[in-house]
Amino acid sequence: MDKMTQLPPKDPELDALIGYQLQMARLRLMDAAYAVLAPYGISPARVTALALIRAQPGLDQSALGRALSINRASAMKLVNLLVERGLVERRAGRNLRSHALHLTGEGETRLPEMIARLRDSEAPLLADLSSTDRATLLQLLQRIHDPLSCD
Amino acid sequence: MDKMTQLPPKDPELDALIGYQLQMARLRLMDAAYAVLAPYGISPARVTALALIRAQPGLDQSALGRALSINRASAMKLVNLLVERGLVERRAGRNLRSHALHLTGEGETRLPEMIARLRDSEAPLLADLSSTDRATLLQLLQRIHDPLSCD
DNA sequence: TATTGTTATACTCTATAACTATA
DNA sequence: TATAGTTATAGAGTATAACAATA
Repeated sequence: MDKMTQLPPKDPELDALIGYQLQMARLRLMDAAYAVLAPYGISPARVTALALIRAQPGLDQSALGRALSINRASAMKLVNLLVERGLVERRAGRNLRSHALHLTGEGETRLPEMIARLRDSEAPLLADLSSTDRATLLQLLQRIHDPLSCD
Repeated sequence: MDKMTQLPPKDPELDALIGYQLQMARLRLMDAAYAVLAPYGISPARVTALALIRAQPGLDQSALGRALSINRASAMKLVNLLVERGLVERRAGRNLRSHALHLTGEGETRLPEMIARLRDSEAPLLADLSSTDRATLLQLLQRIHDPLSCD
């Protein structure tokens, strides 16, 4: 029996959808990201949360949730996990019903390492792109998710 | 008490990661995609599966799974759902242990509608991009997930 | 031996809904 | 009234492991 090598199917209409290309590119990058973060036992999305907390120390859980496009209950679970890992702490907030989120010393130490690893993990996948291409890609993506930032 | 309007936090290191920008742009596009597909009771990923089956009729479940980067068991559940919806059918395959996947008549009718809706859903988010920008974005994304396609 | 389909089970992430406390 | 946190529960999507049938 001849094996009839099956190339992955391709559909021109599908290929023309930004959402599809975005998803496929993301799958590749995510695989690489999970691999380099394995030693930290943390997902790329968790690193995002840490970076947002660092960028705005004292943020409360609901605001973190909004920044990540997840709801309060999901933000709660996320923060619980980061606290368990010793990367984040809940301090007294600006009023009695909200917490102020801060990185712990451990979090401050680990976050730059994690981000460096993520950057490394992207490199092989971007090898074919010139640095101009990469800058263009970053800018175009940013203009989709954050239209205000096109100054 | 003054309300201290909280802008969403931004981290420069995070913003420089392609994976992060990809994820954020994808969130926006996905929200729009789910909204327009609601009448079909189907997710964007399911539309992808339908398009791949249309592109290569007779595909088996394992090959579909590989094209979607999911495993056999997950591909199984996906196909079950598409069959229940009357969009896909399992026909006799090229041997006795594999099925040949095909769109039903209903599937052939609905798929182009769904893709048209997805295309419409992207338009508002891409409004700020010129058609050159969109082509560039498509091409750059394609070069990440499918390096062979840069001809 | 390797591949395909199948089933059962479990994990991750997220959402909804309801409740408490505070603003 | 509206907001922040919390808890319990449920759903979607995926993975692993095991097995049967076929190549």
